[in-house]
Formats: sequence, C-alpha cells, structure tokens
Amino acid sequence: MTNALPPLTEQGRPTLKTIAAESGLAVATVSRALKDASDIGEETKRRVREIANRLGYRPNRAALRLRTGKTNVIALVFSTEADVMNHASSLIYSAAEALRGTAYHVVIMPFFADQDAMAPIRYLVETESADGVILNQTMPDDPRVRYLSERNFPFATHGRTETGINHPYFDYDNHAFAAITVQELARRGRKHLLLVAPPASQSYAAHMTTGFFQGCKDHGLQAEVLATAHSDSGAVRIHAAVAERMAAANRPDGMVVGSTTAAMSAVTGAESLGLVIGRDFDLAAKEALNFLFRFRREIIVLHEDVGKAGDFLARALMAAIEDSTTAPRQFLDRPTIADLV
Amino acid sequence: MTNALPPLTEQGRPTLKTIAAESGLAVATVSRALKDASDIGEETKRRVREIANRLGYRPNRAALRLRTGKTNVIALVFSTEADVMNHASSLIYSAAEALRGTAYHVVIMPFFADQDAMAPIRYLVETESADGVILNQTMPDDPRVRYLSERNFPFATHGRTETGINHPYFDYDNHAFAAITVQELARRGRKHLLLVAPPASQSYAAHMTTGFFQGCKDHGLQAEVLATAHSDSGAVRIHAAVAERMAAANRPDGMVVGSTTAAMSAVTGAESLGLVIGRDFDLAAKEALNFLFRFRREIIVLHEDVGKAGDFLARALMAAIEDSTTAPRQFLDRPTIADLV
DNA sequence: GCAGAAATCTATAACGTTATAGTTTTTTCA
DNA sequence: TGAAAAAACTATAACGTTATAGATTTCTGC
Repeated sequence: MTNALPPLTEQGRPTLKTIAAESGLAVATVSRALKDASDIGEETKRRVREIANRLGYRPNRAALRLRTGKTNVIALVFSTEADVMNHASSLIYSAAEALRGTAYHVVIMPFFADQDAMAPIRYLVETESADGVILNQTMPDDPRVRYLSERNFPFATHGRTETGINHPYFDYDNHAFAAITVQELARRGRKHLLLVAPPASQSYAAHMTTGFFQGCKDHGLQAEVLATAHSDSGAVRIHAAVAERMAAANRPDGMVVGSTTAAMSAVTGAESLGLVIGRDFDLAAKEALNFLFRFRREIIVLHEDVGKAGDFLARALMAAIEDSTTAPRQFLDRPTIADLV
Repeated sequence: MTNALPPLTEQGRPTLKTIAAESGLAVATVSRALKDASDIGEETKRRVREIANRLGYRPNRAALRLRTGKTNVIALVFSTEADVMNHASSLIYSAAEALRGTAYHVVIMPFFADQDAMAPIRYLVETESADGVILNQTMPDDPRVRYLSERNFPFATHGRTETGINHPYFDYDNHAFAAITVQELARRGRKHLLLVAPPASQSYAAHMTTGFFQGCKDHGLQAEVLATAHSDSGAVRIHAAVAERMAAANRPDGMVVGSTTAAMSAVTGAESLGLVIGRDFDLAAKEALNFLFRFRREIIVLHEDVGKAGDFLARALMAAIEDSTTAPRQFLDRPTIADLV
C-alpha cells in the first residue's frame, strides 16, 4: 500500500493502460469500471474514475471506432449552390450546438454541381464513416432517401419527401407560408398575385405552389406563377423575368417570393419599370435573417427560424441512431400571422 | 492455378485480409503493394491493385488512424456569432472543395459565446482528433495561435496576428480596402468621413483603421471613428449609433463600413434623419455576395472573394501538415480600384 | 466449516492497419 | 558451382478499445 506507484508509461496521452498501471487493475477492469458496468465494485469504480479524472483521460476515438464500429460522427451533406443567403450555415451551427456535450463530431460533406447528389451518400454508407447523415433540399422522390432507407442507414432530412418512407424530418410549412402571405396581400386589397416559386425539382415547390393557389382561391384572387424564372435562378435572371412580366399586359399587383434573395431581385425588377412597392404592388417573402425590412420597409416578411431546424434534426438523428425502433421524429414548422414582422 | 479461389470471408466491406485471401498473399504484402513499396514485385502490385479495385476496397479510416496517428481530418473552428451574412459558410465550402479528392474530411467545431475560445482548440490538441485546424477571426495577440504554435500543431488562420509567429494565413487587406474606399469618397467630393470599424479585439480592426486614417490624411479629409458601435454590434445598435452621430453637429458626409450587414444599418440610420444616400452622404462597404447594390444602388461596394480564402487555407494547411519544415504559405488579398463594383 | 452462489476481477482475442525484422527465392559473378 | 547480394515476400507485434469466457475471492446459509 505504501509502495511507490509504478512509473507512468512514457508520457503522452493517458490510455486505459495508463490507468490500469496506476491503479494496479487490469485494462479490461478499467474499461468496465469507466462504463459503470454492474460487475465492478463501487469502490473500484470510484478509484478508477478518480484516476481517469486526474490524468485527464479521454477515450481514443479511433480505437473505439475500430472496435465497436461506432464513429460518433454525424455527417451533413449539403449542396453548395442554391440561395447565397443560404440557410446551410445556421443549420450547421445549430446542429453542432445541439450536439455539444455529446460524443458526436460534425463533418461537412458538400456535394458539387458537377457531381451526382448520390456520390457523397454512397461514400458515407460504403465506408461507414458516419453514424448518420442530415440532408437538405429534398426532392419529392429523393433517391438519397430511398438509398439510405433501404440500407437502414440513419438519416434525417430538412424538407419532406413523397417517397412514402417514414423518416425523421424537419420542414417549414411552405403551404402555410404561401396561404398566409396571400391572405395579407388580399387584406391590402391586391387582386392578382404572381408567385416566384422554388425550382420544381424541390419538394417544397409543390407545397408553396398549392398553398398559393389555395389562398388565392379562398380570397378570390387571380393567381399566376412566374414562368421564366424560379426563386433560385439567380438575381439577374429574376430581376429580368419579373421586369418582363410586370411590363406586359394584365400586370399582377402582388408577389409572393420563395426566397430572400429572390425577393430583392423581384423588387428591383419591378422598380426598374418605375413601379413603386406599397403603391403599385406589394411583395411578400420569408427570411431567416432580419434585414429585408431595411431593404424596403414595405416588404411583407414572414420570419423563418432555421436554427430550430438544425437543433431538431440533430436530436432526431441521434434518437434514430440510438434506437432505430421508435417512431421517427418529425416536425412541421407552421408559420402564423404572428410571424409577420 | 485452376483452383477455385478461397471463399471471401463473409461479405461486408473488403479489407486487406479479403484481398490477401483472394490473392494468396500475406496481409502485409497487400498493404505494401497498395502503397507502391519498392520491395514488392511489379506483377504482384498489378494483381493486388486489380483485386482491390474489383472488390471496391477502401482503407478503414479508424484502423489507419489508430495505427498511424494520422486522422485525415481538418477541423474548422469557427465562431457562431458575428456577422450573420458571415463568411463562414463560403469558407467551409471552399475549403471542403479544395480537399475534394484528398483523404481529408472536414469537421466543424463551432465555439459558442458562453465558451472560452480556447476550449475547442484544447480539445483538438489533447484528443488529437485532427491533423490540423483552420481558425478565423484572429486577434492581434491570439492565444490560440500561441498555443498551437507551441505544441507544433498544424494550423492556418483567416486573418493575421501580431504574435510574431510565422504561420500560414490568408488575409484580406483591410488597410487597402479602407484606403481605396476613402479615395473613392474623396473623388466624389466628400470631406469628412466616419468609419464604422470592426471590434477592436479583432486583428483586422487595426488594419482597417490605419488604412482609413492614412487615406484621409493623404486626401486631406477629416477622419473620425464611430465611438458608440462597431461593425458587429448588431443592426439595431448600429442604426441608432449612426443616426445619433449624423444628427449631431459637424456631420460627416461619408462613411466607410466594416461589414455588409453594418452597411445596411448605417444607411437606414442616416435615412431615418431624412438624409439621402448619394446626395447628403456616400457610403462604402465590402461585400462577399452581390446584393448591396440592389439595397441602395448608390452604395460604393468593394468585392471580397471569400471562396479564395477557404481554398488557400485548406491547401496551406495540407502543405503544413505534410511538410512542417517549409515556409508557411501566406497570402494577403489586395483589393484594387478595379474591385469596385 | 463447507458447498454453492454471488460478486469482482482478469486473460484473451479481435477490430484493420503498418513498421520491423525477418525468411525465402532468385540473381550475380568470381 | 557456390557464396554473397538482391529481390520478393511474410510473421509478428502493436495502436487502444471492448466482448467473451473464465478465474478468483467473498458471501450465504445451514
């Protein structure tokens, strides 16, 4: 008992071996003690924890991963293109924040315009380099969702799909967004609305479009979708397309726009004809940040909380990883009139 | 030779063992063959490569990492706060793009407002969970840079430091930015300029400020720094601070603003007094995206390419990881008059 | 006081890889 | 022809962890 402790093996990071030497126990015992196994004595556990603590022991992730197959990695597979004021950044941060204090690391796997959307997904599954993956920009019949689901690889999506597969998701209710903004435009006396819709390939395009038509029907407004550009077409294109449409006959007097950047281009497009927002037309859009009202005070803005999405998706994915049998967590974020800023 | 090949071990991911069985060679030989070692016969290498290829062999990252200590991970330690239209997202993507085709994965470690900036850095170093790290928002005497440098942990920074430590970095020349915008404001006949400077704790605040004063001196303009807000203070605060200053005596007739979002708030702040941009005052800012000119056509915009930073930093860091003896790669991105959009 | 049960602890092997120190085979050339 | 050198390949151990099966010690009850 009064013996000098055996010398620490070299210096460097402490491992289970270091603790074993320091405590006189076997490596396996130390391992079990640290995971609070039932066949280890209380006093032993206490001692082991104390030593581990004192030495600043941290389990080696590579060894853990090799031994157990668990990577403790969550991958975010995000597109690089799309909206520049894109939500990816908030989503990344809020997901990372939700994962704080857990063993999970967040790795970013962008996929590129010149690349198949499936490539990074296949890579992840084939190399087993993550325990789960979060996707954005879902498509109605998303092959990534099918692939992951077939292989039982845990995932969660930002946006719903029409695959019939029951998976964790977080989605903003774009149907409600469109309906609410239409209602507000009707309240302001607008009669003929133009929708700058998201690209048709994306899941949420259909939601927003049906919400738009439904709303217009409910309020007896004339409804129309901009034919020559969508809300991710890029500023120049949208500006031109809106200008062209607003110059033609039977000009709309209200617009609902599917993205924040598109809203600015749509405004300048109309303004290029000498039209004045709030007088000749009104325009509604959603926004995660909070500057559109500075851009033009008159824009009708519905606030969208993207941080909520990242947080929810991270937790939903963890739950799916840790127990694949429970029902997938799903959330539809419904905007209300109160979210008009 | 005509013997049936031994059955593949189970199915699952092929390993070196699988290839060894398939080829009749030892595992070590397969390993050496795949890394093109000089003591393996050409014909053997060819055969091994062919089999590896056919089976879709991918080295196991965990095993590699455990055995060699190399993680093949590059960590991005980014602050979550700061400019909402912040450059982090572009930087992440361009770094990831630069790493495409290499063995590196990108992990994001945000650090949070309530947290010591050193925490994620210490974690990375202590747990050896990355081969190198990219930091942003450097401070003149940045403790993270000191810490990493002392421990010989490879890193690269977005922004310079005044530590005297010779490390890889990419920096935008904010001195030149200020000087150029001052020159442009002088050309437009402005006489008294106000700088909405970055927070003084950040490295680039000093650069921008000295560039501003230098420029004003060169052109014989009166120079002043906004005292009650900085360019990351948040929209409301900046709006109010600018409004207050512009309402007071000896009003400036030009502004240089350190961030894109701050530019919008500064404009609305001045406008709230009835001042008109382009007539009563001019305002210059830099921007990574391209919408400020839609916000107010009259804003003087200097374009900053953030993608370049991510690309450069990723490559510089890889170079530092692979050869710590060569000179660190450093780049100062100098804007010119031509970058005025 | 002793058999059996319960409580603790440990030895071993394995995950997939590579560095090291061999061993075997082939070539060279005196 | 045969010894030395060169070329080609292999066995072993190790990285840090955990699951498994087994070993040892202590307790229990009669």
